[in-house]
Amino acid sequence: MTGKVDPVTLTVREMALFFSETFKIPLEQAMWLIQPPREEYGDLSFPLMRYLRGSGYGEREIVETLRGRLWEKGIYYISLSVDRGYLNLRFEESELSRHVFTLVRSGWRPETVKADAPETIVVEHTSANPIHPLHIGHARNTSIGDTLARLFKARGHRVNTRFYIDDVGRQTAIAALGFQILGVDPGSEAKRLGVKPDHLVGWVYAATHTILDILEAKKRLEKADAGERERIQRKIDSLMSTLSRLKDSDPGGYMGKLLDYSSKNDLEDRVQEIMRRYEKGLDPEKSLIRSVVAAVLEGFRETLARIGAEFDSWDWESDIVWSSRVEKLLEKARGSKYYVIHKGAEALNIPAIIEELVKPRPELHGSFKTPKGFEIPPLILVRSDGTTLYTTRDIAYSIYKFEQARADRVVNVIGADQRLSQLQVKLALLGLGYEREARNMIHYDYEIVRLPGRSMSGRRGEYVSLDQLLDEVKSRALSEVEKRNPDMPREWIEDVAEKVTAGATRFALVQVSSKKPITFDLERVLDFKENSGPYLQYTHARASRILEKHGPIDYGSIDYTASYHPERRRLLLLALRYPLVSAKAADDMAPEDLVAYLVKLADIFNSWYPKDSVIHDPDPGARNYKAALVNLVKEVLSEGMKLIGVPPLERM
RNA sequence: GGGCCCGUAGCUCAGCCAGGACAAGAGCGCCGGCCUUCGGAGCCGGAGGUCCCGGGUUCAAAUCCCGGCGGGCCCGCCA
Repeated sequence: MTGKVDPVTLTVREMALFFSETFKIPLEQAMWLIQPPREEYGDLSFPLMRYLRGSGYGEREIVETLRGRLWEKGIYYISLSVDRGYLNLRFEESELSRHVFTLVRSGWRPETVKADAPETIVVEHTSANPIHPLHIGHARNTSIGDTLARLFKARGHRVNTRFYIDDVGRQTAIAALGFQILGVDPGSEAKRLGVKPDHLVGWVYAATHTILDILEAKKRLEKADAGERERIQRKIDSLMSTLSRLKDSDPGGYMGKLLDYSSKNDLEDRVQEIMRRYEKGLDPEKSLIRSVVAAVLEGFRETLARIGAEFDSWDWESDIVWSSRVEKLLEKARGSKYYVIHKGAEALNIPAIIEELVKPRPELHGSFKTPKGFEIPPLILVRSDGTTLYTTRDIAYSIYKFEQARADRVVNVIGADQRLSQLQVKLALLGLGYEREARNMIHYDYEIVRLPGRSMSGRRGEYVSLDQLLDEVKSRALSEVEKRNPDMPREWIEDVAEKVTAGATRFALVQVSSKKPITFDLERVLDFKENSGPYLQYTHARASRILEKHGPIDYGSIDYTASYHPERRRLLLLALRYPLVSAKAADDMAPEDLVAYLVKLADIFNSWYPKDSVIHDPDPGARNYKAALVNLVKEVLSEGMKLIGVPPLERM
């Protein structure tokens, strides 16, 4: 139900407007300064002392004017006071809850406050290389990206989620070569063998890549001097052991054929040729690579569905190239004053762009955080052999995203290791006259996910796939659900366990600030205690069951004096913060803030409910009040959980 | 060598952007209680801290500035 605003949100908004006008501070700043203080001081507070001095107003004057403004808006059930420089506001709980539950009765539901100026926002995320299965690092990207998209939507923005399929370049060419040697179609072969297509491709890619690296190393060994020989030999030994490990996991008896071919042909030449011909869109390379990548994407979709992520658009990098968008971009670059020849290759003069376009304009410094004292080298656009580079194609793709979606903002969820190259793309856009795009392209960076004790490598086939991980989480979930629901049908248990799995995984990956590297600890994800997705689900299920046992809520018979109870009051006030908390999480692009809030709400609910029975309360007025409160909490939990991708459950 | 990010309880982290009621907050783990009352994936209580170090700004610093130290990442005609 839109158009109706709960009294707490209304109050905060009015206060913010008032302080913003009175102290001449931006409305946004006034909003975030209004914070819930420690409970004994009240429900909302504002640090007056910072602004009072020099404003010409007195404390009393401020308090009385604000009180008048709130009364005008129908917020008369408050008390205001000033204590040690803070202005504190406290709601009178019976009137507050009467207004809230009257709203509920007329159809109001807790939801994120809508943005005053809705935007169209593209969220590009995951965009994993389509040559091996998704792993845990991608899952962090997906969890963050999908949650941002949901937060933006809830905030009232138009959202377009996109997956960039990185099919141009060396990696897909290597995987394609492998399948060409084997003479099988990845999709049908996967079906025949009964393996997931992305896993099949992952193996062929790793095997082909490793063989390629061994051949390359052997070539270098021949030319190497004595000092280098030992190092190269060690490298070869390590590659050989990788190869033998791959042989052990050979899904279709392929290794012999790959080795045989590689002894008779020059693999490197073949890879180069595939790359060149694919970039021109020539068959059979075109259909070969497309069939490999399509098979992987099929596997991706299946995995992504398990954690609740879907995409509006799938963009093939090759389409960007073939559609001549890259060519047009290069034309533009050649006509630019920042076009230079660097070491014999076509390039953009990034240092000059910084010097001339960024430095003189302080308003751009925030959006283009150029490292001080650090020289960013010119950006090479075209290789000497005429093929384009990833970054060049990414510039063209960035423009495409803005145009195609008519986007106001583009948020790219990409690892922190790509900060510099993302900055280069932005600066290139700026230099080529795409200032609006450059300013509104945001690199949402997140740190890597490490596995305890080892590193991941797609080229060597060393990774824990997301599928394996989800299966492990699910087997724990199954036993937990089964233990508690021995009489439920198998199908139901499966379904609930799958949702617990999704909830546990997404929660674990989104609760920590994206700036912190995570060392992935399976035990932590399998721990369904407090501070976990299942904890929220469990709390939601508990609330559902209480309401189920209570039966329909009779709002008409509520006795509002039942609100005079410290713990019920605390729960009510906390639940009513949801609309603004989730709005701020969206604006700050900080899913972890919403997570922290939901856990806090669950904590407060869990500590209240065993002490203050709902269904056993003999007084119908109080009983219905408490049921309405439980229902409010349940709806807030449900809304918030959906935004972070933790499926709410009625029973588990 | 330079740049960016991180450094808060044994462990994992929140608070820092927007300094103020912080004598610093969670979870895990640890210690001790609670299964005859709505779901124990829970509840109640306890121990546990030089907020990396040193300066500075301020009436006020975990928070801002400067300088160190430690860890990660990045500095490609790879993607």
